[in-house]
Amino acid sequence: MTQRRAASCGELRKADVGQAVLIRGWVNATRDHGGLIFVDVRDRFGVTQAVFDPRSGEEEARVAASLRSEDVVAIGGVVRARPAGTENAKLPTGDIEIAATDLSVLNRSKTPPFPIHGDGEIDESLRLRYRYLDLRRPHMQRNIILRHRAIKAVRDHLDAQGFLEIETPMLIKQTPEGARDFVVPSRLHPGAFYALPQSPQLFKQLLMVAGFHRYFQIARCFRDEDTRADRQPEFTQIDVEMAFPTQDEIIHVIESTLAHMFREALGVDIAVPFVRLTHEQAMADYGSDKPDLRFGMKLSDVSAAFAGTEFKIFSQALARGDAILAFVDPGGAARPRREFDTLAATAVELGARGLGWISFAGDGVRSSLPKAALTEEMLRLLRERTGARTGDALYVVADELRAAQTVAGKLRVHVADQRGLRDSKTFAFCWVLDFPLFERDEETGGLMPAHHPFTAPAHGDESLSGDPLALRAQHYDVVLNGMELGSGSIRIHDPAVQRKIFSVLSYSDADVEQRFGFLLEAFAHGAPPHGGMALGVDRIILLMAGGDSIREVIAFPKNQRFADPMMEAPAQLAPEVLRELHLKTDIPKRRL
RNA sequence: GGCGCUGUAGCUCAGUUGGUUAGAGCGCCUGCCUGUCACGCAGGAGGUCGUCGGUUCGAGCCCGAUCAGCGUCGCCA
Repeated sequence: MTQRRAASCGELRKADVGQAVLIRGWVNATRDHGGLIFVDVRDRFGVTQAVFDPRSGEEEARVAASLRSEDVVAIGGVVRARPAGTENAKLPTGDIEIAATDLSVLNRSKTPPFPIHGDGEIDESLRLRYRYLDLRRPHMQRNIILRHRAIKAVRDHLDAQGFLEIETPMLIKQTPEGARDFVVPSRLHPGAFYALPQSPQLFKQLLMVAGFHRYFQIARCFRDEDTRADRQPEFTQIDVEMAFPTQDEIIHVIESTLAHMFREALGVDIAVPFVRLTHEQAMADYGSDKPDLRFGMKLSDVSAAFAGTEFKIFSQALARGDAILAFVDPGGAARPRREFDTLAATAVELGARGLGWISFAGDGVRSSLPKAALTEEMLRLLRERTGARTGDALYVVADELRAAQTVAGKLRVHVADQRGLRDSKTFAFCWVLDFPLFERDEETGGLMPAHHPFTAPAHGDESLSGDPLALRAQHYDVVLNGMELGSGSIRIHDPAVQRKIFSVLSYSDADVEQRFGFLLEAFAHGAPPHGGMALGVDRIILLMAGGDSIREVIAFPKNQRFADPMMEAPAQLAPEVLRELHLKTDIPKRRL
């Protein structure tokens, strides 16, 4: 038997002609010409055509004719150039083929429930049920390989920067605030439960106390909240922490890591440093703390332009101290009136009290505002403030400042979507800095941390005096194309400051001791100043891949109800297992 | 938990105003075919129209309920 080199299905070229090779993979397609039989063999590296000719192997040709999609085969033969005129320019291996002399069928496949080659739309629950087949499809192969490259780039880069990858436990203690936890019952401790980490936050801070100086982890995190297209009950973070950092040092590390990821995984050079915005500026200009900078359409405060307006809604708003904000829809004057009405309805759905629009058409100004309410002077001021030009439309909302910003920000993104300004191949990064330290909890009316309670106050605010809502934090977010990629902060390392934060948040002393006593104790043993960041891997890969659901970049995701339709998780436990765990279930009866 | 959209062949979908035997493309099966590459040609099989109930002489189509999937709001310190 001739010596054969094992080759992948993607590597053979003209230069390999004459070699005896063995390729193994899945049958992508067969073309049976009665005499000649072509078999396309696929593996993750590519597709190679094998040709069976009954004249050089009658039995092999007979078996080849029986091959079906997704059968697993090993084919031996000699690489030869395809006859002139039959090359396939669509395949990297399209200049050659394998003159097959040997064929082993390693495994037969049932007819697949959906086509494997090609990326046609298939019902997602079917894809998840047969995820191992779905993952064979080109789109998913690309995404999973992309993910590998991106994460490898993170490891390489952070390792080169002196970071150590350290694992932290998955079985930890529940912390009552934040998202709901997934819990794990303890057999050895009847009635007690572990919680799965929502993030390695406390452990990475303890690793800084432990003196590891620079830590990272590709960390799995768990949150028992309802899923969205960009959310899963378990997800992956690039978790980073540094001792003795300045905010700029952390920002630099994260920028260089992201740049390395995009270059190594995607071949895209992203510009560093990223644009920096304060939280206040982001809200004022874009109406969002995660602004999409791929397009302009900044918000303008046009309250002054409407001073003394006869338009009641606006005059009353101004009297209340509300803000009137506007942004330009470039070319929007070409819209038919019906579209403005639809936009107004959309704005209300997004939370607006209403939407005013002004269309600066070439043949005159049209508006939803009463004519009498729009003086020439007002129009002049509006155009001056917003930069609206003839041919543009202007959208105006009035509300309490934050509410007006938020709704205008959402509408801005909506209009940009309509205009096709959100190109998935453009990557517009930015930093949002100087977040508030606390926010008002809408439900309880109390204070809650804007980030988490370990975030250090801004320089000058350490005393926590004055209005808590006016305090700034050393908290920074990195944002890409309107999506928050990650959040970070300089942490508190002084136990006294940490206790003060807990007290502002109205945690009782007993509560603090019970929940965070170990952390405060650790801080009392020489905690270095430290800070870091966590980046959402799934979202980053999603944006790299240009998709719209993180399920597309996770090998085995859960569906919207947290279930895995393939292995049918979650599932009930056998009674003896429950007994061993000291558990009794109490399942509410379905209402009829 | 609320709301919206979807559910018809293995897959992707069409199905008119409620009216005879529910269609197409792909896939699958059989046969033919020696240069195809989503090969081609001929033939064939394949349906609980998500489920249950109602209206009607008659329901894939109308009504109600329900289940499932996706999206969205709540939620995500």
